[in-house]
Amino acid sequence: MNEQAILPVVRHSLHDELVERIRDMIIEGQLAAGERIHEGQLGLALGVSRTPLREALKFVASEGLIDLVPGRGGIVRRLTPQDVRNMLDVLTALETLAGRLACRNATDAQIAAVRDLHDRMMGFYAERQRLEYYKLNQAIHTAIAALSGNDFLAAMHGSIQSRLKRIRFIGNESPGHWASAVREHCEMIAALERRDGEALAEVLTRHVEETWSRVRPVI
Amino acid sequence: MNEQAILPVVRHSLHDELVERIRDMIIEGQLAAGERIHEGQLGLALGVSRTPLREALKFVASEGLIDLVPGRGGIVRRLTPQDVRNMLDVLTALETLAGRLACRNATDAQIAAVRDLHDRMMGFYAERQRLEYYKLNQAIHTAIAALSGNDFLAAMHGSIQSRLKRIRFIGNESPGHWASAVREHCEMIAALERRDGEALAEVLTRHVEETWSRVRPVI
DNA sequence: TACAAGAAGCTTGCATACAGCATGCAGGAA
DNA sequence: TTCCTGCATGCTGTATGCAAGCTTCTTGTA
Repeated sequence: MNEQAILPVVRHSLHDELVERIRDMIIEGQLAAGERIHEGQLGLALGVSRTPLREALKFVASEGLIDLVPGRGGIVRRLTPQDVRNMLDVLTALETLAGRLACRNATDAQIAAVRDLHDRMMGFYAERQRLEYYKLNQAIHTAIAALSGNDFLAAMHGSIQSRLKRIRFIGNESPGHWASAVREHCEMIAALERRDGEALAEVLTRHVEETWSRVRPVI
Repeated sequence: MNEQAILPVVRHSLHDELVERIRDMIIEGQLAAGERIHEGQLGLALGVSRTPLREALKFVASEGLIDLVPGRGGIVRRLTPQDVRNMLDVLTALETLAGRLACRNATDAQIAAVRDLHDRMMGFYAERQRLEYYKLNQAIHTAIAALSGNDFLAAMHGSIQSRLKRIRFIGNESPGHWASAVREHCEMIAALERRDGEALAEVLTRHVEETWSRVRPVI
């Protein structure tokens, strides 16, 4: 038997599928902030019974996207400006740590991979393709978190990112904001390639503040 | 009607109760690391049916104490030394941020309350009452996180604390370790009262490293 | 007309039932 | 004797049913 050719069967559990779908529905606004989640209705729409749906809701609730009120079920959490500011402060702490660790631990090949993401992102910036730019932007931040070599840090970072995704997406993208964000990204990749952890941490901090000034008006 | 006197009725939902119980069972070692969780059995022991129990398990799984394997249910996660080291790195980042914010934002009364916790803890240290000491120790760290004024930060801090609780509790408490931990706590409260954020951050970092050297041998 | 009380409907929370898959054991073949 | 195959058992995953509580509408009263 050729061992090499065997791949384990992909077990797509209904649970993961539902969690993913619910998250997306919140991020995309199909489930609006403050809205009550109707289990029967949502289950019907997704084609599952209430039991697995409820289990998925508990899971998402634990991540903080949903509040569970006893006797009244799930309610999509509404993020106040203070909430977002709080999350950004934590995000800064995590990203600067990740940046410092990445400069210390990442291999040259890993850094080159981030450079590649960066270059492709710059291409989309040149063409003003906002959605593609946005996706690569997220991917770069996720990649830096992963380069830290600290899985737990990367997971927490990912969790905050996904909670802020909706805010980020609807954020006010003026050309001025966009240009400075791009400038910061250039500094970032340069600092990473120099393995200058302090410089990377500094620009990551500035970058989050830039995000704050961009999303603040729309919350 | 005196609005101030009105407190919402405590709704002890079965869900919260179960989540709490499962967490405790893991922390106290009744559910051992690596052990498979038998839903029927556990449900019987707790006096509930599988449905609410499963929902609680999903919730706890999202916090990272349990792994869910499709078709095989829940397994209590086993923390490797690397996992603990990773979590401590993140904990350091969060605690130093909290410390800096606390020095800036806390009221004198709030700081006095922490001083009170500290003094009581020192009393238990003098009497070598380890369990009481331990509880107040935890409470002080939780209080500093809360003093940051950043709810989200405090919640994340609490989540990491609870995941590490088991490790901390079984950690090797030699008299030498204990003495240096106490010394650090004295520096902590002094820095907080001086509102010296940098000093507080520095001692908090040292304190986590002290924890690491203490728990490292027992993981 | 406004407000309160009650009733009906609907929704959540939990229990139970059933189907599919994992696991362990026994029997047989190499 | 050892390893493999097939079956039995038991557990997980999902659906469904039922009771308790929340909502809302209606009706009666001030």
